[in-house]
Amino acid sequence: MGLVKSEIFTDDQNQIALFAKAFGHPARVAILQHLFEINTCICGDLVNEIGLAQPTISQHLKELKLLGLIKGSVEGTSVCYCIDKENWTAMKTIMTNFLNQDLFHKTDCC
Amino acid sequence: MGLVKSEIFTDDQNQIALFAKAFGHPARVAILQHLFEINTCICGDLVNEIGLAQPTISQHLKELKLLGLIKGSVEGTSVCYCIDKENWTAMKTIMTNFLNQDLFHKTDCC
DNA sequence: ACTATTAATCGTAATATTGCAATGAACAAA
DNA sequence: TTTGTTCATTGCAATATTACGATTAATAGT
Repeated sequence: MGLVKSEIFTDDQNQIALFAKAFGHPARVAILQHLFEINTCICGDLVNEIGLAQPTISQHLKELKLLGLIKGSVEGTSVCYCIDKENWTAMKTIMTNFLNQDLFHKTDCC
Repeated sequence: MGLVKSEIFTDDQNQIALFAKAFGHPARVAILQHLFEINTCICGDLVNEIGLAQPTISQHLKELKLLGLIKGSVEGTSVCYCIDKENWTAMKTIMTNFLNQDLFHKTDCC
């Protein structure tokens, strides 16, 4: 085991879980916050900003990139990473819908 | 390793990551959605609703309870689990702030 | 060409998570 | 008190995640 049974859940549920998992590590939260703060960014910046080794940061960036939340373009010897605004907005719609479930609801039962 | 270095991150970053991790599994997403759908709920319901074994569901419920997102009260032989609306709202504030970072921002760099 | 710089990849150790069978605890009904 | 029901806990196997040293790849500057 240790293997998530994705087959038994809906696409919506799996997608929410995938995005949430990306935010489920403080390093990735910090990376995204930093990318929002300064518009342009390179990996080296992040290694200094956050206290993790360069391969570790690189790995976290890879995951965020795979999900489409950030994009990176090579600039000489460094890489410019930044938020993919369009995909971020799409993700926000999905996550916000999930978080706002309580609005369509009445009272507590217990 | 395999151990998150929480010390090097802010409380805010760690808290966001903790909530996100809870939503980072489709079973927990499904459980929360189901609890919202029907106001009252017992664990047995969830075992039928979701296709996982009873101990597995129980474990996921425990995590959600530990975070304060749900609460459970014993009712005879069954347990009534439901959303903790107050804590859900508090969590929503934190997560929504994180998701809305893009609103305080201008243009793409790349 | 040589060197320095920057970031990705590989390999690996440590820890965490997921899932379930087996068992236990609490209570209701007979 | 015995039996059945419901959920929690324990223990364990399989897999995933995190972190980093070592190395590689790519390019810039000399």
